[in-house]
Amino acid sequence: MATIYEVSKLAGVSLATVSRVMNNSSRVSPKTRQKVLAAMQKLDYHPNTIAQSLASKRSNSVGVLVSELHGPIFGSLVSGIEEELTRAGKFSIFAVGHSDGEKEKDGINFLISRNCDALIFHLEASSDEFLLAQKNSALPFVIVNRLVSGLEENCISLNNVKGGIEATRFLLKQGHRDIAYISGPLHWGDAGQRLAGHKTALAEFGIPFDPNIMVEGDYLVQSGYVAMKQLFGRKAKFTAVICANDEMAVGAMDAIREQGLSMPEDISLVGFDNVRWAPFLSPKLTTVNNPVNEMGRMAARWVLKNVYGINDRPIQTFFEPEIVVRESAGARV
Amino acid sequence: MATIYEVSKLAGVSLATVSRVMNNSSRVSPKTRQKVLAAMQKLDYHPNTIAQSLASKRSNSVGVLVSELHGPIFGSLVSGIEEELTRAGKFSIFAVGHSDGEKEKDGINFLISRNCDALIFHLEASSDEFLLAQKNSALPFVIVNRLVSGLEENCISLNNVKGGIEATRFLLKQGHRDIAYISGPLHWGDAGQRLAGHKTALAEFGIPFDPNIMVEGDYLVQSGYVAMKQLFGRKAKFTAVICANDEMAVGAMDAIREQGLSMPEDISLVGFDNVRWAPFLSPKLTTVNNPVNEMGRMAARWVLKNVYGINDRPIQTFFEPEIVVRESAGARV
DNA sequence: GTATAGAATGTAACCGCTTACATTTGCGTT
DNA sequence: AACGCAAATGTAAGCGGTTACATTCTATAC
Repeated sequence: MATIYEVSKLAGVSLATVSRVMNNSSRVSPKTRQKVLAAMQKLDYHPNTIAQSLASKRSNSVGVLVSELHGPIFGSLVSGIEEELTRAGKFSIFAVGHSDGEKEKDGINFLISRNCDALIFHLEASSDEFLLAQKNSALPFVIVNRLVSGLEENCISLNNVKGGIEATRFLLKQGHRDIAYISGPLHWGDAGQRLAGHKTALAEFGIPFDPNIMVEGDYLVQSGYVAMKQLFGRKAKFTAVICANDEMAVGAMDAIREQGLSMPEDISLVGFDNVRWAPFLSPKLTTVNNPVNEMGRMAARWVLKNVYGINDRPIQTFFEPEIVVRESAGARV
Repeated sequence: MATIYEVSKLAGVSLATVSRVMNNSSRVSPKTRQKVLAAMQKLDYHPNTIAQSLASKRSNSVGVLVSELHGPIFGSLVSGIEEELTRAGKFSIFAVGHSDGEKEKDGINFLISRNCDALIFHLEASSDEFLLAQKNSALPFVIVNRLVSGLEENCISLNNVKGGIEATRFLLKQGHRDIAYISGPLHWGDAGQRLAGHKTALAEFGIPFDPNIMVEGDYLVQSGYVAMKQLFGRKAKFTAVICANDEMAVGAMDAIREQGLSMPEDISLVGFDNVRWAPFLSPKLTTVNNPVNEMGRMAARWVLKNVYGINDRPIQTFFEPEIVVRESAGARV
């Protein structure tokens, strides 16, 4: 790779001038700019971004720490962030936290040591206190999919309570009164919020929450299957089931079919997340939309605005989920 | 952030010594090593990887260029690479090519400018010639999911022909004789290879290939639906359909159901890729496994071995796909 | 006690770029 | 023609590390 030095030699100017035309900052006379540009072209020069960021103490790149790189939720999030950042000419550096406290810290250190200009977090294991403490660190950051009190301006989040309400309300309006609930791990914020929404909607209709038709799962397919089996085993009466995410809903579907029941005739099923393959299921899954791609984009724009001063597109920090009605849930017969 | 300078001050040694204990290379006396370690701890020192890689001209990080960051295939690939690299203490830097020639080149330049020690490519738009030309560039690289002749040792690939054969053979063995085929875009290598496999298997059984029951799609859901409709429109006779990927299979499923037909009774359906949600479909999709996560891991190990000299795990460069039988395809009635 | 090899440590150049500051150039005035 | 000033360009000191080479210890042998 050619260096700035070779370019300056070829163009017959100093290093500083070459640097100037690269950053097209301080005025350079059109004539020399041309000479330099020509030299760059001729040498197929590409600036060494490592050296740039060491010297300038900024890197045009933002660090992104997510729990996973794959899967319908994280994949979508990551893509949203990447696209928006790339569009603005910034780079994304990813680190993976695997929902593990230590790995999340390692990831953050990695990103910091890469001279990132800002950080975008999707953290699951780290506590609110830890996040609050980061506030004082030099690097600006945004938190996606979580609302930390005291850090409201730094959060892009989803109204999970409303999501829970929407799902339950929809079923209530369809005439269901006995609605089973398969929850996510309650020690995670969103699972608790979704359940709270469920209870709220129930209360609205004057229906008491029955713990006997609720099971706590772990957000994975298998656990939806197991939970559904448990529900059947309890011989409790219910005409509809809400799953706190689509993964578990798919497991529940299997169990329902195994039971010889059909959806939505015998039982109505509602999921949460509106994962890409939700409409591929049969019956097509009615679910609550989780605009995770949009949230990723917003996190990126937050950084673009607050760190780079690029503010050409609107930013939304709080999202209201809506139910998307498909086939898996219907009127109570 | 503390710098190496502050550490050296606090420990009462020179920069070089601190650097030495970091890279625990040249022997340092246990006593001074302790002093330095203590100083690092006290200052919560984390080396600036940017500076390290500028100075050392290596970065402990490998560049990964993929077409997309999300989706069942790419997500899986990217995760496999990342996990394997992280396990070995190396970092991954991602760039996205979006199946666009220009963007792929930009991505490569970005990665090069980040001082990556090696590159992992999943390229779709770039030509074989381009890849061949890279061979002379200083940076070692591996190509995933593509077999470029002249670059065999640098490729991790899938036997797509065999995949096509397996899918078709399976149906033939089930008694099917009129097998429709919905292909991927034929200008892409894998789509052509899968189709070639299909034809080969047909020939084995002495059955002529009938272009009237084949449609070229674009690998997206919608195109599977459209292709299936076309097939029905042609009034051609067929008892089974192979889709060159699971995405299109899901679209085809919809069209089949709309036609009032059921699987596998009226029509057998086989997909390709064994995407994560293939078993969630109903009927559960019979498909050809595409071990893309494994291939990603192997690409990572290739780099670990050939670039970093870490060779503790086996490497497989050529993969033979196998059919995974589920419910969507059965015996011809 | 002295010579000496090898280990431990230090010195300083350098990686490729940015940028504060210094110097030169060009141009309008008088 | 001489002057002044702003614009253009150059100089050189970092950014935070690595590493070749030089120097200083330390321990052993005589």
